[in-house]
Amino acid sequence: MSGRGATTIKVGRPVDGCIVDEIEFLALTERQERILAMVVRSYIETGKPVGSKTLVEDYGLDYSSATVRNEFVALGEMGYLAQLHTSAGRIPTERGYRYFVQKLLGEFHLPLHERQMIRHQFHQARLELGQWMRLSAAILARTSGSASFITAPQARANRFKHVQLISTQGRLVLMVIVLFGGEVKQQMLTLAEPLPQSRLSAVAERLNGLFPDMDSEDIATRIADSHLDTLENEVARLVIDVLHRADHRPISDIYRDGLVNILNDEGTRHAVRLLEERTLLASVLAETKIQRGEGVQVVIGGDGRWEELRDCTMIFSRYGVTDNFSGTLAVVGPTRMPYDRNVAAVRYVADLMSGFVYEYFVQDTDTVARRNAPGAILDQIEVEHSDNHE
Amino acid sequence: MSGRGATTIKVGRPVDGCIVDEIEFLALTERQERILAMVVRSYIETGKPVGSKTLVEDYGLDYSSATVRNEFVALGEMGYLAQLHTSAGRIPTERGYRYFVQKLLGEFHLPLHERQMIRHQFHQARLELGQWMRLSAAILARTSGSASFITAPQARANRFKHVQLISTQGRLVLMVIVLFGGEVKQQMLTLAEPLPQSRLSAVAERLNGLFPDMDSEDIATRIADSHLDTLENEVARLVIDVLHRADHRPISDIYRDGLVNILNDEGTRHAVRLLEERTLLASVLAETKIQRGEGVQVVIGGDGRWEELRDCTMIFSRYGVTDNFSGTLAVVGPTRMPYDRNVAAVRYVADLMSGFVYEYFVQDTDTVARRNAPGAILDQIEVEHSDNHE
DNA sequence: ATTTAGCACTCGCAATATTTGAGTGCCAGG
DNA sequence: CCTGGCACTCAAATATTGCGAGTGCTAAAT
Repeated sequence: MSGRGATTIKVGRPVDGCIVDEIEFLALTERQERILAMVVRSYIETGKPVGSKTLVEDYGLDYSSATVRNEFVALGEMGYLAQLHTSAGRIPTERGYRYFVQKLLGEFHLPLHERQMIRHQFHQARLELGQWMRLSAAILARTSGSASFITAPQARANRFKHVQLISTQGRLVLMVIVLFGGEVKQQMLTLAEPLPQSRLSAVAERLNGLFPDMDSEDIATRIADSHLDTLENEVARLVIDVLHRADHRPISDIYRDGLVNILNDEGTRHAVRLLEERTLLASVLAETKIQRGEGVQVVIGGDGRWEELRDCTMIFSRYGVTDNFSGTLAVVGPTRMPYDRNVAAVRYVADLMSGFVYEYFVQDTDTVARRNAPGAILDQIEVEHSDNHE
Repeated sequence: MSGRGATTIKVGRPVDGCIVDEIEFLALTERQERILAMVVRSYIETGKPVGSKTLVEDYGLDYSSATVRNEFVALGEMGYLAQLHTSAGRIPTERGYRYFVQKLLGEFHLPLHERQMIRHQFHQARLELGQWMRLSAAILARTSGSASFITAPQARANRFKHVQLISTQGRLVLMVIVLFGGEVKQQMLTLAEPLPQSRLSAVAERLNGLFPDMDSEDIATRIADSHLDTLENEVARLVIDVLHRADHRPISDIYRDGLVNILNDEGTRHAVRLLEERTLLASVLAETKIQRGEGVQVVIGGDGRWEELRDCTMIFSRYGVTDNFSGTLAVVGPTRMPYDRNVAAVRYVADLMSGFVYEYFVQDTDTVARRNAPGAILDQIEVEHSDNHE
């Protein structure tokens, strides 16, 4: 069994160098690494336990099968390979996958035409966060052949941007609150007596003037200082309430996709529960987010911590502006998944979304808009991901 | 095989009397009806084919097993019962289920404490459409033990209520459009040059004055009549665009829940595909909505039209204000489901949501608000569902 | 000291036989 | 028209067998 620290693996670009928990892995000879990588790749491809002969004959390993068998037992003793029965081929253990992902996984990019297609779709989408998120989930699901999800970017301390009161019928009023970051909240309220729209607009206007870019605490103190009438006070309290809830909600909007992809496999099916129950997902994200490094992270086999992820791998990445306005996107699929492709997909989509958030949603005054032409961000990212870059 | 017309069955309250396609069913003697009902109930309960002896001994049927067997073959010839193999017990055919649902299903109410719990949860929820929808889906999923979904209420021709322009950074502007019905749309736009918030507000204010409660066509003609400057014109076009898209989108927001409930059964698992792909769901709803009668409808076995629903039953109901502002909510589960309970659940939740939409979202001037106290609607519905009512 | 060839052995899988029992269909008698 | 009785059927559960991919080990080769 492996220690728990190692289960969340950072897949930084090689240059990052910041691989965590390297100590945990026992040293492997180069030949052992080659064999391990072959077993993992073959098993991922075929799904069948792989025997010594297969490696030599089909994969062109330049040793005899007997030698390979000897290495097999060595790798088995170190916990990287396992066999289902005494006389069956080897399959990678979770530990084996982890070693593979951490050390043996090269830099990989989605093929150019796929990247182009993805960019094209993002170009098509209208400038709306929900659309981009839905698209991200769809693209991740399709290119990975697994399930995917993405959570809305969330600010650490939400700030007020704008409020509007719209008279509906009788004493009912629709309050629309726009948060820093472009998130729009709505809330119904019932007045003591009907009021004309003009009066409502005036109230909203006054509050808009009073609370520019404030968070819930600032507003609370500001309320105390100002002389607000009953209605203004009530609305202000609701605004605070909305901000406060936005700050403390466990998780914001979630878009999911590709659930069908993980239905047919008994092992991965349980993961649907995790994807469906937002509280569960929230707790998983809360725990993993602690190491909120940039880059893509890989959780293999649920770490023993999450039963629902037992036979699953979750590849995820934060996106947005770190610690300021960011969300999570992820691919969830069987442990036996094409890691290189999926890691590349997650990274690519995360970069696209980050660029998008950066350009369109972060309105921080000290964040000077360096990229002026809308849409330019997409091409920028393409350059970063280009193969020449290696 | 049954004709296609009969597959969608209205489950009107008995008083409705408007059962469709009654002709299709062959007449059954009372004894045959009893036996059919017993088989359906037993099969729903146990999941095993039910034999003649079981009915007599365990269910207290006052005939000998031989007599029952004779009726079995009669019911089999009429297509209501089937047996998997020559020497197995009987199970209901889809046709059998349909007869059962249409004729043999009594009026049924959720037990009082469940209704109370549900109402309590609705009371707790804040006055926000999204919340109520999410709650509806959750409640349906839980009380039915199946999957559920609910689509946002959609107006036939969306009407403009309010627009607001909010300067974000540089030339980026967030446009927030509130539709008749309280739906809030957002859309980013890029200006040719940065403008102060005051100018933006003025534009919004002008348009708010020009387009009160109009649909996209009205606005289009109004634009022609009025003298709008470039910016006003651009924003107005976007408003039309948003309205137009809202009118023609195949389906609006969907909330799903309880997918886990249908994962473990091979037969129902495919339904997840239908629930996940909004276009698919849209097409199914479009076809069934044609008979958009009120009341709860039951689609058994997908009618041969939808492969994904082959072994599933979908119990659904429209809610809201018919033809004016309405959505669909449904339970999707195995054909072998507790029909009485689930029909009751769908009806109850649909009524709650209808009341909610009616009270809070429909702002039609000719819809006089008859129910004044917010929350009263819930109790109103409770009275309608009370057991005394039978 | 490592690698390789050779060989007996293991064990899951799939295909085939065997048993079992719930449930039927049918007939003759009430 | 209903019922008791009886031979019959057939899926599911259990047991049996043969196959072969793959192993572990040892002794020879490099």
